[in-house]
Amino acid sequence: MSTKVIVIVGPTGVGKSKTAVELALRLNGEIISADSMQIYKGLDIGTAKITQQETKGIPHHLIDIVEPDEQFSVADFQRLAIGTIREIEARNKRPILVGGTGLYVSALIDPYKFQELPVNEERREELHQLAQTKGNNFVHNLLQNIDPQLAEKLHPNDIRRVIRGIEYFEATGEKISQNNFEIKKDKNTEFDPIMIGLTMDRQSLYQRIEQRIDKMIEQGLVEEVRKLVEAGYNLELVSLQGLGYKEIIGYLKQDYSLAEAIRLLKRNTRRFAKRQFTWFKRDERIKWYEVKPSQNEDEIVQEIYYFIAGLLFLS
RNA sequence: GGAGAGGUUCCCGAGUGGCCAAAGGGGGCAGACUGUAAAUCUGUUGGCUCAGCCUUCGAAGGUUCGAAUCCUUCUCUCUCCA
Repeated sequence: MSTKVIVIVGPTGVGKSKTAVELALRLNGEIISADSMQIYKGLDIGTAKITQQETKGIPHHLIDIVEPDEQFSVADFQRLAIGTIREIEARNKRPILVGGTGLYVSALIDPYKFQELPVNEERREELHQLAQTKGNNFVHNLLQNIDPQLAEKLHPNDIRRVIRGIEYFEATGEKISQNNFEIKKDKNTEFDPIMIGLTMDRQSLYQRIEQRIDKMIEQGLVEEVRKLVEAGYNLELVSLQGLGYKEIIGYLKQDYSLAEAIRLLKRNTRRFAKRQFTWFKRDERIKWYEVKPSQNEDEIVQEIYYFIAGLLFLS
């Protein structure tokens, strides 16, 4: 029997973390973060990482698990998260997956197959070179020959995915498009997700996002970033491309003023939230709850709790 | 008061008689998403009964088969001189 996993998704700033804690308290749960930036140590304020106090004693997993300069990918996440869920189960606790990184969530609840072998960096580099010299269309044509369905869907400029498609085929002899087909066909993996989506009207959400960013600045985001820069980390690191980091780095490098950095950060975060909406919107398994800014927060938690409890205990 | 520069679609900014509903950028909106995913990529951005039509380039007139582009007046902004 597949494990029931509660999954809470939604755009940044909508209140996932808090809601998850409240649900965990009621459901004897432990939380697994599906967040591609909170995995990094030292990136606290900018990633809106939950504080010790805010956890209310609920264990949180997959936060602060790598250094900012360590490689980490969705494949690592998949592996670690599966292991974590197993451990939580063994403790007779309820796993609750919470996060805004759509791909990470998908990697757990959809049958994404990541290869056992690590990525072939050389081959990838080679293909990138090819794109440089002969153009994106040339590489896209290569994909066209081996996985036409995938090529059909990808724009030639979407070079990363085009290359990934080629790479995948070369390493496994299978087509990504075939695997995608399987994902659509049988959605069940070893986990049976109960998916809750938190949403909010655009205007209110954007307002909340901006307020949260102002607060991050007050809490010392600039200092946090300065520390990372002074620690000598390569500024091109994936971790430092996160929202709040790349913008403040620009300010510290004196490319623009702090006010401009904040403006960019707000804009980029709004865009990010929109992309999260786009990602989650298409997942029909999600049961959506609209958070109203004026609403008593307990109310919605209670509502969600009843819904989940119904599925867990009455089935 | 005098001389000059200029007012372009949400913003900035090209465009100097037809190929202009108007380049490019910004911003907005929408979408995609398998090892960088808070990343990356794409589309769209006057209106409509949408292969056509209507309204738009400060305003009003005029020239012309035809104007954002030429002429006149008005109006506003900026720079310089007084």
